[in-house]
Amino acid sequence: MDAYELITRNAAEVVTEEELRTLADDPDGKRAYVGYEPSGVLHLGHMLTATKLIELQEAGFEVTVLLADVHAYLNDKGSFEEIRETADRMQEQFIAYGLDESQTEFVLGSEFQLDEEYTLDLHAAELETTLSRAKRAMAEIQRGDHAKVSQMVYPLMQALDIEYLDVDLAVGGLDQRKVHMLARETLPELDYEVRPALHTPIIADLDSGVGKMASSSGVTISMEDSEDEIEAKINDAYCPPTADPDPDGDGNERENPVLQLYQYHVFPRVETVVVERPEQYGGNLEYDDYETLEADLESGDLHPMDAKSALAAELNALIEPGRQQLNA
RNA sequence: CCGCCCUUAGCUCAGCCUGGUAGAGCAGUCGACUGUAGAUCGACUUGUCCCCCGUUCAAUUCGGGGAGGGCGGACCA
Repeated sequence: MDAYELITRNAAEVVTEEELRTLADDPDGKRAYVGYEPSGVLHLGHMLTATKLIELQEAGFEVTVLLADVHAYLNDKGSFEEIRETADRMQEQFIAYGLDESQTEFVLGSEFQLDEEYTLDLHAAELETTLSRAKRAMAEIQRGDHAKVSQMVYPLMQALDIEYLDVDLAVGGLDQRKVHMLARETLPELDYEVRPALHTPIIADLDSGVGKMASSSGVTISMEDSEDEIEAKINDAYCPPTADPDPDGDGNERENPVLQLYQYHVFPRVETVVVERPEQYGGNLEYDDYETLEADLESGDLHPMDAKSALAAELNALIEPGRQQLNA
């Protein structure tokens, strides 16, 4: 697998392909970052971008994880004190999940976002941005129906972070794309350089396959879950025997979240998946890549129930180090 | 600063005018059917009715006060 392929593997979107190819030509020492609002316990959403960071490290990138305490504060996630406490725990869990400690720099947003120069740049960015544009950028991120002024500042700070952390690539889930597009427009206004962005897919809601697996509502899987809980959640997941389910009764597009978890969480981290299966149904199966597993589910050679139990085992193995760290 | 509206189940809301401790849809739980889930049937659960004071035999309901949220107006020398 060449560098470009590794870097863009499983990406939902890359902006722009040309800019990323340039980075891939000489990835050593290039810098990438993801920002997270500290939430204490890592869930699959965090782990999806973390997996991408691990792949970037394999490609030679230096990785910065922004523990965005100021952003969390602006998004009404609690007091600074509370937020910083959870940031510490989160950092430990990222390392437990597999981010290489020697190649990863953890930065607290408040370490630089309150500096005078940053603040003046922020005001400059505010001057360049209409309220409706900022609101649009925040639509996927904000909590609550009614946007606060703090939430209008939030995406502008993300734009500045790209400059102030001196990164070559901004990484995030697809829900960050409007913020990154705003950043690409805003940075040049302040005479800063535009950086490319890479977006990971968003895993569908486990129960329905519709929309995104939200941590706030519905079922999510985190390092806090016990093995039994994960088994139960995966077993309850929506899983028709196809990768491309029909829309639901309301015409909403549906995905197969079980396959998505294999594709985006398991196979990037695991060489071979063994599906244990009773002799009655044909005995064990082994998969070296996602495509074969998907094809077997599609053809009926792999029953969803067997796919689920193997998935639960794989997820449990991936989460185990973090779980131990959490219980330490 | 002024005015209006909202606050009831996890969510969206009805009920209040004409007081008797509450209902729908969705969600959820459990069964049946599928070797998973979903779909489809069948059953079931859910509440400090925002807080305080008052009237009353009795207040979610009426009156007063307060808190939180939303919307608008005014001011623009």
